[in-house]
Amino acid sequence: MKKKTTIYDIAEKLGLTAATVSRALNNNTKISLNTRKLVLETALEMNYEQNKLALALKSGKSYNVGVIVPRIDSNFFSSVIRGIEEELYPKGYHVIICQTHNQENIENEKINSLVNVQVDGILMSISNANLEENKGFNKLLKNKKTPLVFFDRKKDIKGISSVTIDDFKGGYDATKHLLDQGCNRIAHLSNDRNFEIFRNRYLGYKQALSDNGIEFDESLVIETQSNVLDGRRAARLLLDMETPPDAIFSSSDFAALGAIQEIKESGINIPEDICVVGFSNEPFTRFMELTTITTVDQFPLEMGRTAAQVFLEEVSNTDETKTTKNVVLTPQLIIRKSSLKHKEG
Amino acid sequence: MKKKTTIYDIAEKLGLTAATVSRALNNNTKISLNTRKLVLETALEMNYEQNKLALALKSGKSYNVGVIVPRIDSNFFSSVIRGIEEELYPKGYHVIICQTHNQENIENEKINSLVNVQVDGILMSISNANLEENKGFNKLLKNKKTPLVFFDRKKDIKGISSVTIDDFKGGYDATKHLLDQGCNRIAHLSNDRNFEIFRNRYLGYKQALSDNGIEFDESLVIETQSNVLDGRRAARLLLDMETPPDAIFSSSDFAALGAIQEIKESGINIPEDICVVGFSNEPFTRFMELTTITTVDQFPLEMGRTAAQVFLEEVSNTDETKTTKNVVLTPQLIIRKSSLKHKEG
DNA sequence: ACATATATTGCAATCGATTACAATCCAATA
DNA sequence: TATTGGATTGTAATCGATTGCAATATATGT
Repeated sequence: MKKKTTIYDIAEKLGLTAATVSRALNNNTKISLNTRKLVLETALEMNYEQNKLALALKSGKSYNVGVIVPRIDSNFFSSVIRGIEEELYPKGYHVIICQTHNQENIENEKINSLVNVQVDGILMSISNANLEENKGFNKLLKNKKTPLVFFDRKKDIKGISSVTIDDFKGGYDATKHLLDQGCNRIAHLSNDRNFEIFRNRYLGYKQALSDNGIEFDESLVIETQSNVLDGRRAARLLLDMETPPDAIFSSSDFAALGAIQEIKESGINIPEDICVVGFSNEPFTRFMELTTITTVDQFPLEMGRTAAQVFLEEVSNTDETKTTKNVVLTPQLIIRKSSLKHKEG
Repeated sequence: MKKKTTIYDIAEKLGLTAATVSRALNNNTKISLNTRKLVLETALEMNYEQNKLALALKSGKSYNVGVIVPRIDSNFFSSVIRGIEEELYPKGYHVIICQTHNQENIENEKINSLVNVQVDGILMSISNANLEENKGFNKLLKNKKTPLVFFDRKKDIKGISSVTIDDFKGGYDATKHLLDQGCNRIAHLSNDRNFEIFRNRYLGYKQALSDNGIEFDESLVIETQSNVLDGRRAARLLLDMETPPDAIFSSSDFAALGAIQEIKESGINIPEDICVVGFSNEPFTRFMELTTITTVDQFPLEMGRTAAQVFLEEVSNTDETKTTKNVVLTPQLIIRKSSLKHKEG
């Protein structure tokens, strides 16, 4: 088997034309039953396979979809991608992965690169809070030919669909839960609030406080990266305050873990003295031996699936009926030991 | 911006030929300095971008690489993929992700599908221990046009390159370490040994026993899936033996975790009564609060990078000099509390 | 001024499949 | 028998870029 067989090879063998073969293969226009059968048999026997590149060039559809994420090796993102792949593959699409490492220039570059290889759409979780300033991104927006769907970290841009969770509710529920446990001095470890998701978690936190008659104290909000060490650092700051908090709501599981480590090493008890709630339901929050971590599940698999569905709707639509869909999934608070003071609610 | 500009548009605007434009753009043959400059400027101004699909059709290279894994949402595989993407992207390649969910028929199908979309190569961790019986796989092998690189779960097939870790050594070192801790009745939780990696870990385990004068006891080897529940089940079996083991070497971190849970709940102490060692260095093994888990690091990032490099070598080689490369990385035993009886070695 | 060499550029085929339009064939109808 | 029409199949353009070969233009040497 040297070269792949083409429709021309089949045509030649049968004394037909490539056009006829193509039609027979595609069940399209009226082709005599005989020739169709003949073509199909010969195609099988010659091991014919349609050259998707030629098809892509002709049709302008590559059946490739680009997915851009900050990184792939986190449970959240890889789960979303899993959902995307599972949803798109049966429809004939392949998923191309790109990582940005949270660097704006790389994100820009990868957007360009994906458009350049003619993906039929891009699903992305943004790394750059000021995405509108990106040349590559703007070209994508102007062009409007390639559907774009945000998931999780989105930007509120007119005409762009998105799938997110209700981060406000996530923040609200987490905080409300802590209040219900009797906490009234609740700190918040917040990521960069230029991102909607983190701003919304923060706003949910504030709202829950306000709804329950607790005054917002800005000194209890600490900006924290999403990693263990930074969580430790933030906890240290809090513990060193004159009146430390009696609870911490972290917008990241990793930071929550760091905080828990720091707190325990200071001889302070969780949840008795300080309650902790994380965000994302990373696997390790469930695996902890002593203090399983209360957290907010974001249903990444479903998020991926939904984002894929939104994309599919957009490509199937004609340009006229272009609809924008902003799906908001409902997060779920998962109460575990790190915040549960009273065994029975 | 309705349509993308092509070299024909540029040619027309300049009163030239597409051929000339193409050459000017590619710095290839001798083109007058003037026209080159003119073409480049016009291209820029018209927002020209090379149509990769056309290029792919003409050249037969898609600059896409397929990666097939059982699943993407495990730390090990997503880390490998991260490495692959980081290595290949700068060389102009894009990474297409496919998951098999450990199902042979899906694996078969995805291989076909990737070949069909003309990927320039496939990197895979096999899900089917009897891969040679796969039609799609065999076609791929016969064809020999598309480089294939195995990583982690490989098959020993002549002419196919691979990147793995020395699983034998991993198993040996883990077992030796347990022996050094004074254990002499060491159980082994083993995955399906039809896969080389699990067979080799098992063989390393046996060899270490034999080298240290300990008789191999088949009843101490339990076949276990790579998940927490199955680890619990296996531990239960072991604990219920007349003389339970004093150590467990698990070929999976998840099974090790399950075993640890089951053991602790039985009131048995780790590492005092039973030592446990896992495999893979999943993040949670480090995050445990009381009993951080001893495990074997497989350097997934490096594995991904290396697999990508092997692929790059293969594509750059002419057919004549086809070399097969079987890279074996060295795993590293990471000793933590679950197996460390004596504080100082 | 003429022949030859060299530098640029154009022509046309190619990659493989699709598709509007034209052409052919055979049968049925007037 | 001539004509119309439906059923098949062929012709050729198209998608966008590349490239061997031919053609033109310019320069050089005598």
